[in-house]
Amino acid sequence: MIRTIIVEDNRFMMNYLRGILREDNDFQLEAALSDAFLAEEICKEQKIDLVIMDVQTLHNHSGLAAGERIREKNPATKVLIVTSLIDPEILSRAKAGGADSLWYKDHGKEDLLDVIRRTVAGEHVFPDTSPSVELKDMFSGDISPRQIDILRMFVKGFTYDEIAAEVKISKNGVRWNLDQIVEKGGFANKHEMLAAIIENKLIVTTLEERGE
Amino acid sequence: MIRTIIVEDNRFMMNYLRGILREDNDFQLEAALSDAFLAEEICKEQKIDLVIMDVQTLHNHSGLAAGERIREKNPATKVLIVTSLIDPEILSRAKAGGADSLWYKDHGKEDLLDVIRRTVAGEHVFPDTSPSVELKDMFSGDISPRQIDILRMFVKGFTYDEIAAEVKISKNGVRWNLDQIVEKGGFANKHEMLAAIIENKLIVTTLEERGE
DNA sequence: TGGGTCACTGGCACATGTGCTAGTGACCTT
DNA sequence: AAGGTCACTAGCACATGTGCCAGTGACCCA
Repeated sequence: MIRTIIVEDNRFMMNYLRGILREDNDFQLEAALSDAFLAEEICKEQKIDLVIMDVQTLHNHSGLAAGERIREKNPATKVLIVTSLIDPEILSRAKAGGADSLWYKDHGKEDLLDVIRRTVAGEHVFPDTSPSVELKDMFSGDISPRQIDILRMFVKGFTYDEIAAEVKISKNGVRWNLDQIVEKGGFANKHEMLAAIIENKLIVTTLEERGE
Repeated sequence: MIRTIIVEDNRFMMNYLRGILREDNDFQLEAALSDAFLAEEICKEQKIDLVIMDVQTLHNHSGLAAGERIREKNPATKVLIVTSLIDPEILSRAKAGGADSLWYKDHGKEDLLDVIRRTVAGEHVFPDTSPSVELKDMFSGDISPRQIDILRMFVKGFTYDEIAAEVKISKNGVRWNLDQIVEKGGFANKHEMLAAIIENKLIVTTLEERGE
């Protein structure tokens, strides 16, 4: 029995991870948390074999940092970092911080189980650095920094008025720019552009940024 | 010099592919098309070494079928299928249809160049079957088929009225269902849910379906 | 038989997005 | 100096989405 805890603040992802562990009888889920800091407490109190930890959790707590501290105090506990962001920086930070393994969440169920088993067996598993596509690669070169700002906010779900206030142009200026961007990218409409950008993970839409 | 044509109807992706080829002096781009059927004509008229072909192109033409025919008539021409959809079905169809290689478009620039070079050298390169995550895995089990239909249409960008007409309930019924779905998935709002679904490629948003 | 929940329907007020048109000042060209 | 393009601003009409609330018939449960 592998005593496991999952730390993941996106319930969507949490459901998925739990489902995968449930399919396999080797795992005993000791706790399912949404805050990395709480995981440290649990690891002090109980003997945990495996911590499956999101890169960033509730209250912006860093799963990488928490994982680092857990490993320091509990050398027998394995830490598997999971992330949806394919980012070389995260990969190198995870390696430097002594995480045992790292898994990109779009790599499929079987792959995760494989990574988990190898991690528990003492192996370190990291994906190949796959440098991600960049936003500007997708447009025919001529997209201005201001337009990138506007696009970023748009994809993250800000309204025209919010973007206008931030970029300090009028609402219609935002509209105009967005129309230009759609045209330059060769998209039929904003919806298609949005899907393409999110699908290619060119802009991270996870919500840590809306300072409300 | 590798005489190459690109067949891709999404200009976004086309820009990206052209950019990659431009960085390398070995390639001569003979044509950039958006319709797979036209590619067959070009391969008849010119000697082409490599066809980089999207799975589905303009007018719903199948890149897989076109690639198959091109290889039949021009055994010297290599066909590399590119796709954004991580789908075992596409993979097996590509293999069965005699495509030389297949590349998932989120696997990065360097990877693509590597796959291209190996393909031109006569190798066959296919990614590991990474079975994709399924929609229902993401919700706590209890999502009805009707709700999946509604969600599918919503993600593809249909309006409430359009969905209502299709599913044969009222506009407010659609709203109610969508709110339920957001709740069951543990999302803060529809925008967050949309991003998560597209990011995980749980629903394909490419537009071949809007029968207009 | 009455009560409660579920899966809606209907509607109002308001927010936000979209299509379109007209105008403006900065800057560039000839 | 005149004309044109660029990157907007302003505003109207309309479409679509959202928050909210009240109601209803089908079904289960006691």
